[in-house]
Amino acid sequence: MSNGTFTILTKEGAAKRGTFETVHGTIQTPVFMNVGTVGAIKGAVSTEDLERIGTQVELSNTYHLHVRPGDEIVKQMGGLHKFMSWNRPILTDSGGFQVFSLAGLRRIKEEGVTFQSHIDGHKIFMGPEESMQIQSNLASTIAMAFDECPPSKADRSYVMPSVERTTRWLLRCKAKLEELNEREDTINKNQLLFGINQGAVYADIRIEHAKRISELNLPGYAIGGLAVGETHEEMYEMLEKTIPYLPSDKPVYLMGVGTPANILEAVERGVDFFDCVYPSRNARHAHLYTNFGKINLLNARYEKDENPIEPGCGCPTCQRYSRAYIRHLLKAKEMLGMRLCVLHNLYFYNKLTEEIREALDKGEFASYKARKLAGMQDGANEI
RNA sequence: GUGGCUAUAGUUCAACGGCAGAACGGCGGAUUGUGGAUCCGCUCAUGAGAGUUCGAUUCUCUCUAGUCACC
Repeated sequence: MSNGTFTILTKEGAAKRGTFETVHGTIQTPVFMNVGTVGAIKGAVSTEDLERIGTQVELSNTYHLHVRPGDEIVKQMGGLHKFMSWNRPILTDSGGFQVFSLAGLRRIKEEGVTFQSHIDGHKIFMGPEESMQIQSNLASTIAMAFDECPPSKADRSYVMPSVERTTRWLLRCKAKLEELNEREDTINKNQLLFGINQGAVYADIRIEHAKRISELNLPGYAIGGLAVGETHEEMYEMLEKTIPYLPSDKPVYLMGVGTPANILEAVERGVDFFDCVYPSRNARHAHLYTNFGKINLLNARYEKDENPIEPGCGCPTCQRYSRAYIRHLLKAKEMLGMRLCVLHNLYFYNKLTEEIREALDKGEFASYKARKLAGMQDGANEI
């Protein structure tokens, strides 16, 4: 086994079926990573649950864990794997997205970004070196580069220098992580770094940036700054134009995306890694994914519905509980309601990517995708 | 039993004798590298009866129900 090796097993058009090797195990791609920002999947979901629902990679956030409990504490506890009792791969997001999502609370300079903590308001400085130090302390399997994620509607005159700065930040991330991986007291000396492509919806900026960061020979590359306000068509166009300029033998990670349809479309265009808050956040608000589309379990029509969320679903929730009961739990704001919904949605996403892998193995991705998309037209085939 | 107070949306409360509002709830929608959050639509009411008045949720009386105090 070789850490960071991506092996393409088969291809169908731009779509890839592969394996990505890490010190915490082999990741089968395409993969959907389950988002647990603060080192926990929201909704009282345990790491045992994650094993049951087929989670391959857990994703946590640098900024959030730095603010609480503090990455030094996580390091003292033996790193994030030991701390949260999860021995499979963990990817940590760099905190770069928080530059964007907490825009009201920050100031960007060449050295890095000054944040105001959303917990207690105190000032936090984070740049490439700080982000790498924190992620090294967390000892995740894959660290993400510290980038800036400009809004998709941002003007070229803003995006251009922002992307150039993101490139300089990437060089600093790489140098810092190499240094940290050499250190005696580093928990995971094999920590991998993924670079991030930016450029809003300007194909030429994204292409130039992709070429530039490809020279760094990183083990993986992400596409960031999509699904932040632009149309689906613009997002797909950016993927089609940018991915050919990223290394063909490295995995591509589309950050923060997306709906089941987004995932099918992106796999077709060459994406291998995904993450999204949709399945977990929507679950907490009763929006559940099924093969016949998304349903809102709070709708009155489910009040006396004895069916499981999706008949035939293999998730722990559907083995046992009815829509009517789960709806009652959600109405009563019982934590169990959220939990059961999150388990279903994450299982659905994990199962979706498993089916995608099986279809690619058989060379039947195109027909699988068409069938899946037709089935998921909202409500059209509801049981 | 006597006296006081109250009665407006599913709930808690607003409204000078002149178009009955809010919050929460209910119904539906949004949400893409998560602040268990937030946002957006829609729906729903003057306890019953009589009187004064051009006009009553508002003033008067009776009834009903609740509530407090006193016996």
